[in-house]
Amino acid sequence: MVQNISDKPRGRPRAYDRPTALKSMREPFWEKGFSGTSLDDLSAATAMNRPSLYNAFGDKSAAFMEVLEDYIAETRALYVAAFTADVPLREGLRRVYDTAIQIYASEDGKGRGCFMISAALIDSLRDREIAEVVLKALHELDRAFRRRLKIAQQKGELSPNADIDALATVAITLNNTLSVRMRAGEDMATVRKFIDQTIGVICG
Amino acid sequence: MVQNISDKPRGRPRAYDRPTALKSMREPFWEKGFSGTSLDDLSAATAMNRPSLYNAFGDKSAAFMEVLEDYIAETRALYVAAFTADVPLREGLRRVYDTAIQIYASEDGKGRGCFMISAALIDSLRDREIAEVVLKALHELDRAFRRRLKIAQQKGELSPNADIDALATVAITLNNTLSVRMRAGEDMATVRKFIDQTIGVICG
DNA sequence: TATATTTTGTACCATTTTGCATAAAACTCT
DNA sequence: AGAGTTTTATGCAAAATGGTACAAAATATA
Repeated sequence: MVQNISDKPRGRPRAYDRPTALKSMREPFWEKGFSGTSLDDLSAATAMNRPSLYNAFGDKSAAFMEVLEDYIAETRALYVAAFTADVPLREGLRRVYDTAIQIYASEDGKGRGCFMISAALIDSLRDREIAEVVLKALHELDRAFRRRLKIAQQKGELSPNADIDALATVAITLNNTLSVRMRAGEDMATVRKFIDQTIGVICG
Repeated sequence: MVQNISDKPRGRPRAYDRPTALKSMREPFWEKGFSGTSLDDLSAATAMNRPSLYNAFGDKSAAFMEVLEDYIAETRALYVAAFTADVPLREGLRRVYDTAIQIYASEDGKGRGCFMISAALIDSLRDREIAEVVLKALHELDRAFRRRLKIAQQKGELSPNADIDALATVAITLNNTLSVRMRAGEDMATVRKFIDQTIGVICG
C-alpha cells in the first residue's frame, strides 16, 4: 500500500518545514562547525525544540551529515548552471568563480568559505564518512573543470597542444583557495585579482 | 634588575617544558579543532594537570592562540629553507611543496592539512584575532612565492614577458589546495600529480 | 463527540566541561 | 634545619551540553 502524499497525516501537524529547517541548521554549523554548535544553537536557528529536532533529524551527528549533503546538492546545481552556460571559456570560468564567491560569502558580506572546506573538514579525521562525502564532492567539481576545459579546446579556444588536465588543475586549485581566503577574511579585491590572474594563465 | 637566566627559580621546579608542552597541545587542536578539544585532551596530551596548564598558558583560548603562533613560527623556518635553496626553479618549487606535504601529513601517514587552514580557520568568524594572524601568515607565504618566481625570472628561468605575479598566484593556490585535499584524505598520487602539473604550467 | 495518533513544549537527567580552591610536594635561601 | 616560594595533585562547584520522559496540544477518523 503506497502512502498517498496528499493524505494529511493523522496527528498534530508539524510546525516546521523540513527542507527549511535543514537550511536553517546550515547557518550555525557553517559559522561554528560541528563541535562549536550546540543543540540550543540548532534549536534557536530552526525555531524547533529539541524533541522535534531529534524526531526530524536524529542526533547532532546525523543532522550535520544531512546538512552537509543538502549543501552539496544545492551548490551542485549552481555550479552546473555556471559550467554548462554556452559562453566563451573566459566568461564561463568567470561565472563559475562568481558562483563560488556568492556561495562563500554570507549575506552580511563576511566571507565564510565553502561549507565542506571551512566547516566539515575539521571533523574529517573523527568521522570518516564526512571525509568521504567531501572528497567525492570535490572530485565531482574537479571533473566539471576538466570537462569544461576539454570542451573549450575542442572549440579551438585552447591550443590543441595544451595540457588540459594541467590547466584544469590550475582552475581547481583556485576554487579551493577561494574558500580558504574568504574564510580568512581576505579582501575581495585580492580575491578578484586571484581570479583574473588565474583565468589569464589558463586562457593565455 | 635583569633576571639571570641561569638562576634556578625559587620554588618547586616545573615538571614540564613549556615549548614541548606547546607542541603537544598542537596535536589535539590540529585533529579536533578548538571547540572539539577539551582541557582534558590538553591535559592528557601534555601530561600536565589543569592548574599547571592555566598557569602556563592561560585559558583554552589563549593556549590555542599560542599554539597557532608557534606553528606559524616553526613552519615559517621550514618554508624559508625551501624557498632560499639555491637550486633551479623546478627543484625549488618541488622543495617547497615537499615541505608542505611533510607538514600537512601526520606521523601515522594520515593527512591533516595545514594547521591554520584545517584547524584555525573554523574559528575565524568567532575570533577575529585568529583570522588576522592566519591571513598575515598566508600573505607572508604569498610574498615568498612571488619573490621566488621573480628571482627565477631574473636568472632567465622564466620569460621576461611572463606575468610573474599571475604565475605566483598559481603556485600559491596549489599550496592552499594541498592543505584542503590532504585533510580530505586525497590519495597522495593525486596530490603529487597536482604538484607536477602546476610546476609544469609555471615552468612551461 | 470520543478516540487514536502525532507533534509540541516543558522539564529533567546524566555527563562533560571549564575554571578554581586548597593542601601537599619539591625546591632555594638563610 | 627551618622558612619562604613555586609547582603539582586532588578534587570540587558552577555551567553547559546532549539526550530523553511525559503531559498537553492539535489533528484525522470513527
